[in-house]
Amino acid sequence: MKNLVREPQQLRSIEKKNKIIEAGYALFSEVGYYGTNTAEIAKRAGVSTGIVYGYFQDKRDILICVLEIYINKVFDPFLKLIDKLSSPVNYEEVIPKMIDQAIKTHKNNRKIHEALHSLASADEAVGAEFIELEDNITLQIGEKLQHLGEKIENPMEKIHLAMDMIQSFSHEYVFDKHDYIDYFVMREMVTKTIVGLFKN
Amino acid sequence: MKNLVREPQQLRSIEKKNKIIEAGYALFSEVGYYGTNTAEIAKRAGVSTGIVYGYFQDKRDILICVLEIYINKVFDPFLKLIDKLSSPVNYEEVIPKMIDQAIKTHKNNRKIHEALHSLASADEAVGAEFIELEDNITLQIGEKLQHLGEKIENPMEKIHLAMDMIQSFSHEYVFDKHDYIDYFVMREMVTKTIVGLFKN
Amino acid sequence: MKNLVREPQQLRSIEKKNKIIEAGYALFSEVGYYGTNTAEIAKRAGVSTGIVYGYFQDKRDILICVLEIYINKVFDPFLKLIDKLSSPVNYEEVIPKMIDQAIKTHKNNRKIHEALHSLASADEAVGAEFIELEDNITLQIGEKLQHLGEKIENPMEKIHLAMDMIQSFSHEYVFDKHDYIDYFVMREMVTKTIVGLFKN
Amino acid sequence: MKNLVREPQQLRSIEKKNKIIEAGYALFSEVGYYGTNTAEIAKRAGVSTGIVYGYFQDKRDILICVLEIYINKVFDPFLKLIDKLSSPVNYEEVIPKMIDQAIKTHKNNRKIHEALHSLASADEAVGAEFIELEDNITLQIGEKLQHLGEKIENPMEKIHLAMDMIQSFSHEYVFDKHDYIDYFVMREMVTKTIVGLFKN
DNA sequence: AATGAATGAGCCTTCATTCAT
DNA sequence: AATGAATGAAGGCTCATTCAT
Repeated sequence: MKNLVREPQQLRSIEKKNKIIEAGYALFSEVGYYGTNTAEIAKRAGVSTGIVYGYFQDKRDILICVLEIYINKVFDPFLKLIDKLSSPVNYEEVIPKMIDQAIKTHKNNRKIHEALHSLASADEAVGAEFIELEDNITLQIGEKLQHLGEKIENPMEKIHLAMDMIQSFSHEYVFDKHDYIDYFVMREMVTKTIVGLFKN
Repeated sequence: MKNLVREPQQLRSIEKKNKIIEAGYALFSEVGYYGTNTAEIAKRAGVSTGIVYGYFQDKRDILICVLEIYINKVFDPFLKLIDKLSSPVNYEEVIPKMIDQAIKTHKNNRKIHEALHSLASADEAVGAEFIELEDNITLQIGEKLQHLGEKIENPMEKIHLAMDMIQSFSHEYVFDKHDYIDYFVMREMVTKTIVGLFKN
Repeated sequence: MKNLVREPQQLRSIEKKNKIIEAGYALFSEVGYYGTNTAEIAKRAGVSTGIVYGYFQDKRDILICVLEIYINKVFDPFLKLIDKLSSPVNYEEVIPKMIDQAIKTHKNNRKIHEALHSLASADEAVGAEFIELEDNITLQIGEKLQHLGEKIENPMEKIHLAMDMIQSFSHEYVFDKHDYIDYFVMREMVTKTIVGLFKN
Repeated sequence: MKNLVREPQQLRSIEKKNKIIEAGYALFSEVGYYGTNTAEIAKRAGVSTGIVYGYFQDKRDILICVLEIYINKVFDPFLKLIDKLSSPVNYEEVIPKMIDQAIKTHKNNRKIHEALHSLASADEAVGAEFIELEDNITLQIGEKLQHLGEKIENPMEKIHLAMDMIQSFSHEYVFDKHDYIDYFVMREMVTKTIVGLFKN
């Protein structure tokens, strides 16, 4: 009979579980999933190795929890932006805000993003979570626009394309690897292109 | 005393080295870098475990070689497309070709792409190689367009943005995870958007 | 400072201790000593893990208590049979009864018997307890027969041999592993052999 | 893909495998299966921990091999005794020989016998092996007696009962735990009883 | 050059036992 | 007396790398 994982109800326990998730978050960021071992996570969280398995089924379970935290960190600010949309949608105003948000999120979660994303191909659940995140954002925006009475042809495709562009751009912006690129220029370009997409 | 890695000069040796790289390529594709062990690579290549270390410094070294092969597989077809460009550039014709090429490449190398890309964040050299690939494609296209006398404002930014879109789209197209997306529609959208980018 | 093990005087405590022993009994039966962990015992007993160490020195101590219970379950019915013996002993009648009793005991305690017996070799105290059980039965029967005025040459050896046969047979009977054996026939054979032993 | 266990063909390898089995044999004897760890086995065998898993699937696999060795050690001498039987069977002569053999085997393998037997209840394969051993001995004797033209009623039951008695007795004889028993007397008793079984 | 057996550090996980409450 | 969270040593096993041949 397998030990079931404690579902912590007491505050102390929840805090401890969070400590472990944070430690995982930090270490996965720094040295990746495979570069991290459970002993290290425990030490960083200030707990014993044993108790880690009191809160999590196994190492991968920690990963899943870290992922969830990450997903929320990314999703929530977007939700707020979407909520604020009002009719008629002022694309010239809202698109830059979205780009800014994406950049901000990227900046703050740069490394964990990479560490987690890199597991998406090897771990089905992780991959699925990322897909779901994309789906949620796209769907939410789609619903909101419809609700606001915006008449857009092929809205889902447009939204998805726009999100892809924002995603790619903010990634590049944060990593800033190509010195022949003027990211300020590119930013304007992305904005205009997306606005054009929704205005036609 | 460090074992120096043999630089194989004889044909037999070169073939053997390639066999190992191919085995690595196959296995990394199938089960990822961390899911593959060197014994398995050797077996698949039809050589002994020991000799693997005659040709490669370590496991990571195999990865680097696999990466090179992959990079070329992606880069070469693009080079050919670029070479064929002639003045004046017919964007409506050439963009779809590029998209098709990207899709084709993605289809054929789907899994290895994921396996390698997933290491980019943890391994600097791998990351750099991907950056360089992007740079090369962008730069080559830039030079060609200039050479053909195309007058484009902010060409590098446009090219880069276009490549990002093609990249994202072909990825999505091949993986086809979002059932609310009509990828045919999206494809047209991408084409038009990119063409619009270069026509204005 | 060693925790002294509480000798529970209050009824509630005694009941709790018994609950733990019963839980141990059940679990050792089901999955063996090494397949059982103390947390599981506590859970099954409806107590906390900690308090187990209030009543028992360690896991092995539970084992010893379980063993005692088991020993009594085996010994008591035999005692009753022995008590009922009257002069002159009717072996044809009493031997089958003993066999039946042995079978019954075996059936009811099949798994715990195995679990405990399997520890006899590794744990001296457990081994000793089993020896003592055998001794007690043999000695009790010996005394009784003498008291009843039965004239038997080498009574202890005969009794012991008889007990061995009954033991072996009831074990085989319950496990019924050899399909080329007719256990009914064998049963008669054992009875006759033992009766013969005491009649000559 | 699981690493298959090397089936050693070269002499050196076979010797090494045997070394490990012997180490397991010794340690299981001394401290039991659960008291032994793989590192200890490796050390005692003079090899590294890793290579143990080159020859064996896991710790239990070593146990199974030790068991096989043990089974043969027990079975072979009995086979030889059975082979020598000739018509008409002289039970008065052959039974004592069998008892002697059983005692000898027991003496030499006392501890491993206990260690292995103790696992029979928890590990199905181990249990099955012991059953098979009993079956083989009983069946072989049965066939031989029939072949020699001995007319015996219920031969299998008699043989089995006889084997049980020999087994029990030699066990007791070697462990010599009951000081009220004269094992010499008991030995005669067993012999006579068994002979009586086959003569009637 | 080549083999593949051998090494041993390191990893994930379990669990008897203790301790703060 | 009682709880159950926490501890940390120990165990089985893997695998990149080396070495004897």
